[in-house]
Amino acid sequence: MARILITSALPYINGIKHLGNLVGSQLPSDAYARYMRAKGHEVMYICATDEHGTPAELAAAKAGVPVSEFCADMHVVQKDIAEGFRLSFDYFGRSSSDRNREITQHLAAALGREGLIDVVSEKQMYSHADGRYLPDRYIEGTCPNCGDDKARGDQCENCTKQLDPTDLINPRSAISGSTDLEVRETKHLYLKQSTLRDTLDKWIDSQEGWPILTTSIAKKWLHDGDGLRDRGITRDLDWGVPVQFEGAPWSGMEGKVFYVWFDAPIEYIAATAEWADETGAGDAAWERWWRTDKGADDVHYVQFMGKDNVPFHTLSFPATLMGSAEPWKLVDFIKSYNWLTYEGGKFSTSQGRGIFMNQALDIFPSDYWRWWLLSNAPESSDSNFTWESFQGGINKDLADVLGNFVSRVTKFCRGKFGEEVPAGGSYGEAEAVVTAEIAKRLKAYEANMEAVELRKAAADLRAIWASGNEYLQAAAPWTLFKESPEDSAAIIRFAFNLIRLYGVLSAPYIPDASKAILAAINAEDAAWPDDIEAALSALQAGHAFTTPEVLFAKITDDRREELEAEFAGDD
RNA sequence: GGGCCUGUAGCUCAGUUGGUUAGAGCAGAGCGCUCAUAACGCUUUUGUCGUAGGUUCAAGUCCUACCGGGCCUACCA
Repeated sequence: MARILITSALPYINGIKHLGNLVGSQLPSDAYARYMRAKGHEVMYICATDEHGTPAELAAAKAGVPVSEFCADMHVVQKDIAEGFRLSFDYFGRSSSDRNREITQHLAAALGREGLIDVVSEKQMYSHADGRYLPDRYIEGTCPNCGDDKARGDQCENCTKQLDPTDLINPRSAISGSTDLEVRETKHLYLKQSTLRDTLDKWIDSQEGWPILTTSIAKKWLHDGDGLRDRGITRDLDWGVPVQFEGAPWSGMEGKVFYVWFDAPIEYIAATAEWADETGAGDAAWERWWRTDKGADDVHYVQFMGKDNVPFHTLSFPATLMGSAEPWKLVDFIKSYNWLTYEGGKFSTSQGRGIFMNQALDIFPSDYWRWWLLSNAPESSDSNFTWESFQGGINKDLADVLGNFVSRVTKFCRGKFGEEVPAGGSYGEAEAVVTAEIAKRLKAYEANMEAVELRKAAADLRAIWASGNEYLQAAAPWTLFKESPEDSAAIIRFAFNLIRLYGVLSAPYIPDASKAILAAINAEDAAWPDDIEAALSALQAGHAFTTPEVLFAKITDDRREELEAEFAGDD
């Protein structure tokens, strides 16, 4: 038994996330966590809301509530939605927690002691009308290069030229439109990542089997131009972890907070501590996951994220932990995802294109979404959501291949033998063939799960389901029943054992359906199979069952067209 | 501009360190079955593996150039 630490990238607090966010970290990490638990490993699966930063403050202002209240409310909303999708976090924390403040400050102080923090004086735009400093992106103006009047302070979207806010002609606040801006001198802490460049480079090189997407992004940042640059880790904001605190090795940083990207990954650690606090498990309980001097040495740590998150997880966060010179557990495997597109285009909040997590749950059961998204996860390149593909996947895979298999077996049995697993007859060649087939597929399924290839593993799982239909068709118990009910009974008995096995194996992908299947056949034993033959004889003659209702209702063409229209967006 | 990824059957994708007749699912066609959510099974059509060169006994797989699609480029998170 291994100990597996799993973290999903933190969803940002400013609104409800769409399906692209879901498939890029939370969903695959959940399937992985469920699989690892089923295999008997000790799992700690952590996620949290990422609550700091300018967008959170602005969203709160727009909603007309204090930012702390806004975050508290949105945290509950996101937590409920996560439960709706059956995301099985051991703890869903908040980056605004006391624990995160404590650990973030602790790590910053350690970095300071190690000489990895610089105090840098820089110029920032201050907006009088907004009463705040504005990040470069929140300043708009006319591009000095191409004359586009919607250029942002970091880059002109039109001509792609990199800009400095002071380059803009007629700069204005992107929030209020105010031109009452002032360049102010302000001090910030910088993490001297450049010092750790070689260490990080070697560390990345020593990793095996990481997705190309992960390593290529990390390498780009390490080697592009002058190499890895130092990074500002503080901001002039109100909401966040205070930079000036008791024991801080710097002074004069009152009123500033750590940059959201500094404290967000630390929340993985802090959320584990929050879990220990809430369960009363004590500090040792979380430290054994995170401190290699306190038991975390044998932990296998896997992170899940969209590709936008990769630089922070491959470089900044490891630099923070390594640089502290304390024995923190570093990540062992970074799984990164490409984007999910919607009907060939981008998901767009502003244009109302695409599907948000709350809407999705209103339309179909979570298993539908889980299955389609995971079996089409953007693992090798971007993948595209279309209602047609969704309909096809659900109807074919879930309704026809799996659902109908359960249905045809249970209904046939009820009609011919009654609602208990029938006795009589014996197994022969056909059972041996399908058992061998499933054993082979299961091996592939497990190998792909271990390798965090969720899309491929889904195809293996589907093949396992399909083998049941092949078996049934070849064995034809309905024909045999006429001359030899006993032999027919043996086939049905075996088919019931397939159903049970499917219930067990499907749980990482479709937990609700899995539960429904196992409940219908009254299966007490839902353990992951070690021995496939033993697993296929768990249900004995006389075992009572109930015939389930339709497990997966099909999506009709009319319904699909309705949804296509409903989600087409404004334009 | 620089970098990365990607281009394989009508569609979505697999193709391990280059090695015999290039695979799966969906869609299409034919046959079979009739227990089942008109579900299932079997058989089957289609490919100059983006284009042009090159390396090699041998290339979808390696190299170069070009064409198409996407992403990243450090103050959104």
